Amino acid sequence: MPVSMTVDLVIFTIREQRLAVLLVRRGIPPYQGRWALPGGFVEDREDLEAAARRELAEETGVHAGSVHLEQLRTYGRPGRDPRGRVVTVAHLALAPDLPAPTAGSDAAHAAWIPVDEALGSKLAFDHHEILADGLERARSKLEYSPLGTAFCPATFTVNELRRVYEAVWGHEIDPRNFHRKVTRSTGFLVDTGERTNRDGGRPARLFRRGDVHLLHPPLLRGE
Amino acid sequence: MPVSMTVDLVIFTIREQRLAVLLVRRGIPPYQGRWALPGGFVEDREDLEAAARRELAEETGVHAGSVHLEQLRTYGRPGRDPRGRVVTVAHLALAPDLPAPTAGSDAAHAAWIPVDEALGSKLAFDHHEILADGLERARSKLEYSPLGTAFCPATFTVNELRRVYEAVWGHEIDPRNFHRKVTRSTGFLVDTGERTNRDGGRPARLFRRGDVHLLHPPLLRGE
DNA sequence: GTAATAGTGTCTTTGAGACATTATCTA
DNA sequence: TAGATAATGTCTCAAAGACACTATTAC
Repeated sequence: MPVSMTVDLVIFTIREQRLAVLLVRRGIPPYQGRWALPGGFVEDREDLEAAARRELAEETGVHAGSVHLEQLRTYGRPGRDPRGRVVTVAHLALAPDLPAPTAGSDAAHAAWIPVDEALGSKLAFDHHEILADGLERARSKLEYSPLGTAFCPATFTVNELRRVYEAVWGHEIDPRNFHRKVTRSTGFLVDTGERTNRDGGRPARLFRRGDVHLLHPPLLRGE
Repeated sequence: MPVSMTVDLVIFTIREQRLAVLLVRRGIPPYQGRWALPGGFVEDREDLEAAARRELAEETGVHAGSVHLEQLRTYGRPGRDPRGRVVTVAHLALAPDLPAPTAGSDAAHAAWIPVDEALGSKLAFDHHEILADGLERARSKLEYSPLGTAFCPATFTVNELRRVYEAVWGHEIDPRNFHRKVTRSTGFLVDTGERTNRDGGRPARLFRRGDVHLLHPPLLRGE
């Protein structure tokens, strides 16, 4: 009846216009040498989300709430860990492009891996299933919530936001229709009044995240 | 680090055109005398979903897959159970109107309580929060999936399905627009060719659930 | 000038919501 | 007959998708 509790993290970011996930290479059995999701044991008197935040900080060096974190799903199949009964509460994190992937202490073998590559390789434990569930959650989150902005820095252009959507959904989006939809969706984006030409071409407006939590209407992925 | 694992169940059904949840009255401390969600400990070598199905069968007498069951969320705040560290994996079940609420063994004090009543009363542990989360999940499930039919018997009329939506969403829906939307949504409903006049008036077609898992387009709750 | 991206507008189709109308049963 | 519900149609508005066009920068 007593079980060991862990938290595992599906941390997504966008690197070089591709969706990438943070994985760590296991140094010890079981599954030695395989890629795995970062995670660790829940401590005594520690809330699940606190444990996830702690692991997130350890692996990425990012503290505080600049990264979106939510509970994904709990995996407890007997035998999922050969060492005993271990139940893991998987969490999903969406982060902007972070400085260095190896900022943490014991994350010496951590790396950002493109998601399609990660899904094409053998991962430790049931992490393939967890990663697939996290990807599907992220994709639908972008439809109904403004969380695509969680992948962007504090200010960003519509072009940059669109490339987030394209990376997560895996297909191209018409820039003109996208521009119209996101800028007219009330509460999604806030115009800072500033401009940038870092994307080349005509200078683009810089936006901040708005304060809504749900998009009306949603931005359905057509395709 | 070792914790006790339980599963708790938010079991919804429609009774007398109202959304109701199955609650049990606690006979022992803590929270003696309070209403609580049904649930119990996960057994050794038992999968989480299997544990939830077992509890569901014990409480409702329903076996097999006539009831929709899915994982809702995991609650593990330290102190949520005064007896020690107990982490619970809450599940959501959607059931058609069942024969007797007290069919099970130790469910001698089980009852179907209208959801607004349940949310207005003090529940044991953090079950108020779990119930509220389950209600929100059920409401959004009806938008994007065909699971409204999980509340209906094997065959049902459009009228009966509409009353499910009205009970879950808590507001009236135009019968004519609803009829058009659900019957034209491909894969949602299958016409059995039979008719019934159990609702009075002109006989209505009887439908079965279709085989889609997602509705295109969704049936958004307008309000 | 060209090349690139930013931003707006236009057209067609689809669906949502409001609501009229006809159909088919029971009492 | 009246009264109920079933099923379809009509109208208007909003949004999606396709795509033309203008605007503003770098070179």
